[in-house]
Amino acid sequence: MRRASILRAAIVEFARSGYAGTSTEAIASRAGISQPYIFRLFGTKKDLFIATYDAVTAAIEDAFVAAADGLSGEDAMMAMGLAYLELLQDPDLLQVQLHGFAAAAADPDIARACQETFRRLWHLVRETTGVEGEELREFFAQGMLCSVIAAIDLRSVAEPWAESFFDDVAEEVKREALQQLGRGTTASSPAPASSLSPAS
Amino acid sequence: MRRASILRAAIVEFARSGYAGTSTEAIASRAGISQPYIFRLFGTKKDLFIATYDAVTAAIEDAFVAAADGLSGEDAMMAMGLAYLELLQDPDLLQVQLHGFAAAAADPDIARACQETFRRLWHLVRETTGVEGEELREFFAQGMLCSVIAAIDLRSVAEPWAESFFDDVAEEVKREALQQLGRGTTASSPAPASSLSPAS
DNA sequence: ACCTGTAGTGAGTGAGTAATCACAAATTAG
DNA sequence: CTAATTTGTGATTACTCACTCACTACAGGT
Repeated sequence: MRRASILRAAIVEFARSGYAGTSTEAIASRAGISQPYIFRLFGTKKDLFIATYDAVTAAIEDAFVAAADGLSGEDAMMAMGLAYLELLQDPDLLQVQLHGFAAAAADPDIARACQETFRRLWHLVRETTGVEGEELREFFAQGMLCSVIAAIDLRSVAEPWAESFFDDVAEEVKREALQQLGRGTTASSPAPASSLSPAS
Repeated sequence: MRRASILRAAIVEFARSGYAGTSTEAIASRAGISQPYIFRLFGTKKDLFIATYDAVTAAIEDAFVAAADGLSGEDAMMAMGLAYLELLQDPDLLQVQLHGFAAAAADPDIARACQETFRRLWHLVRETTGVEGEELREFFAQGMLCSVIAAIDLRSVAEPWAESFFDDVAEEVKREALQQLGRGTTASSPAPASSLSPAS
């Protein structure tokens, strides 16, 4: 389906340059189609962005659902934490999300889409883990911090404070998760994740 | 000084529309000067953005330093938490910061500026509070979450989950802070903060 | 009066960009 | 085979934007 391949290209381009900074031409040429066809299928650049953003949200949701499959309570929480770290292996999804948050300040339609993201993920995590209040919020807070750390490529900063920063995040989540789970998860995630960011 | 008034205007405009989405014309007309003069003083739109971003970082640092004046340990931590909430009363500063994080993905120069932000704030908080590791990271994580919540205007969502979401953040930080401090802070912050975002 | 430097701008330039439209090619239906 | 629908594009439009340049206004020094 052309629509899907455009969305794949849009994720990559929007992840890099954001809503305003990405041209429809860049997306079209990455998708291997002509630029007008984007408007045929999506109507408007903003509609395309929101569609892309929604696809990203759905993918994140899927990753969480898959990771927590068959688990509940603290086990599910840890599995979802691991899933978040795995998402950061290919940061495009979370990068698009971050760009959405930023762009929300200028556009109420985008803001609505972002609010919907939070609503869905909030309920998903809450209902699968049974966790509430402060601990639930902390899960999302750590997630936001991880996304920002990946966005500004803190990994490339070879200073002790920075290294301890993201090493802590990754190692601690993983250590806690593994000791909590104490067994193979029933989810399909093989969890070979060893760091926050893919290459370099 | 013209430079300062341009920076003030740039904070407002960049906060709303981000780096790519803001025109130098918009900044110039808000500052009440001609658009070419921006280039006279700052050379490049990117240089202006980075200068704006640095000014924002300095302002945030100042707010933290002022809030923690004369305090240390957990007291200082709580005072800085309060300072963060107060910054959110006028979200422009943190909005620019968020746009910087997002734009960092596409531009290494902006990424460097963002890394520098983290380095400075990290050391500042660490050295004033003496706090380290997980707790220190959690402070920043909560901050990122608050910035995002403000950016997507979660406050306008009149549903219980959303209300409990940011009410928790604000109320809990304040409650803990006030009970921790147990006295007037020596800082200049009058702390009348009662919510996350200024007007609806 | 006459330089010299500083603060500031009007008018443009060239490149890029979202969106449109008329049209072509391919696929499907009758 | 033909008509109709779907799938797709080249060419264009109207516009925005970062950045440049030649210029004015005005200050202080000599």
